[in-house]
Amino acid sequence: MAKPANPLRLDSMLCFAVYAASHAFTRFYKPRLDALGLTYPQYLAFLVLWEQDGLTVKALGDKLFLDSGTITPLIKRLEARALVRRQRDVEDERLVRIFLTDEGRALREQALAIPLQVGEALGGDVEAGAVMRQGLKQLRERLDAALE
Amino acid sequence: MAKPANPLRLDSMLCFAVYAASHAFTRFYKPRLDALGLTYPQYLAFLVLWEQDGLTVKALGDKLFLDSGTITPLIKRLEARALVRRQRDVEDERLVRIFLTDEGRALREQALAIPLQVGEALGGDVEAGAVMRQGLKQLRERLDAALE
DNA sequence: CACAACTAAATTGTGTGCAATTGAAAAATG
DNA sequence: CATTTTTCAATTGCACACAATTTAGTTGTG
Repeated sequence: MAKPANPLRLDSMLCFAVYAASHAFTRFYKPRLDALGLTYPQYLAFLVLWEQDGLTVKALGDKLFLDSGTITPLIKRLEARALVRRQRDVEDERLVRIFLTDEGRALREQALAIPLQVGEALGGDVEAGAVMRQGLKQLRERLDAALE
Repeated sequence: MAKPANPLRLDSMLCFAVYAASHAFTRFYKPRLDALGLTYPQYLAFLVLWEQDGLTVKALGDKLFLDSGTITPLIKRLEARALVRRQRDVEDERLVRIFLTDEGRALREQALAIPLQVGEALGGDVEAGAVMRQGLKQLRERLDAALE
């Protein structure tokens, strides 16, 4: 009498809820980031670089969970627009360090408005957001730990 | 005396937690889906098609929150491998309907193992997963509602 | 019926993501 | 200290995502 309870139902999948929410964030950010001339991954890179200048490609990738195949071309596009500068480390010539230019640093002022708009869109429940963020972090850690 | 409390700190961002968790899911699924010869977005498409055959490109896109620019080439790759069949609707020739082939339908058996592995990796707390899924759905709806 | 407005799918162009490989440089090893 | 191993950044190839446009077909309007 009970219904078959499809174990492959899209709407029951946590993975899809995460996937769809991630795209929704990208869509939400799009018009805001267009004003800064940045894509969402580029914005993430700036979040890191505004906190700490002179990181290597590797270090930036570790923070964003991206590899050099993604970081290198992304940073090169920012360099072409003079928002960052790339420089080989003289101590260890394998390393390329990424520095903000004055223009890149100046972008931060305009970016400050964005988190406020996110908070507004989400109804301003900071506590619920923090709980969800923590849950997602644990989720990520468990998935990465189970990669064999 | 209090520290400045950077409002642009990466680790405080809900958007990044979602973004990173989404990629972690893709990484987790990769070896499992390689066994079926599917990418993660292709797997999502099959989740929908296994539930309901003969959907249009538009209807599939609505369920996955993707547009024809993503769906069309994805489905064409599946068609090239004879996992699905595309067919113009005779009533309305603007529509292209997507049907599973026997091979495409047969893939479902192998896919059944995957949700079990996810459950295992996440410690089997089904209740917590459902709560997070619901929270992410609400998050997505609020972000989409705030797109102006 | 004519014609404007709309809708669906496909196409084009740009920017990720990531696996796999390459080449250079540094570290580890015997 | 010479050779192997490891590490880092870059490159290549493939598959998304999505904005913007195009083409074709349908609907709405006078």
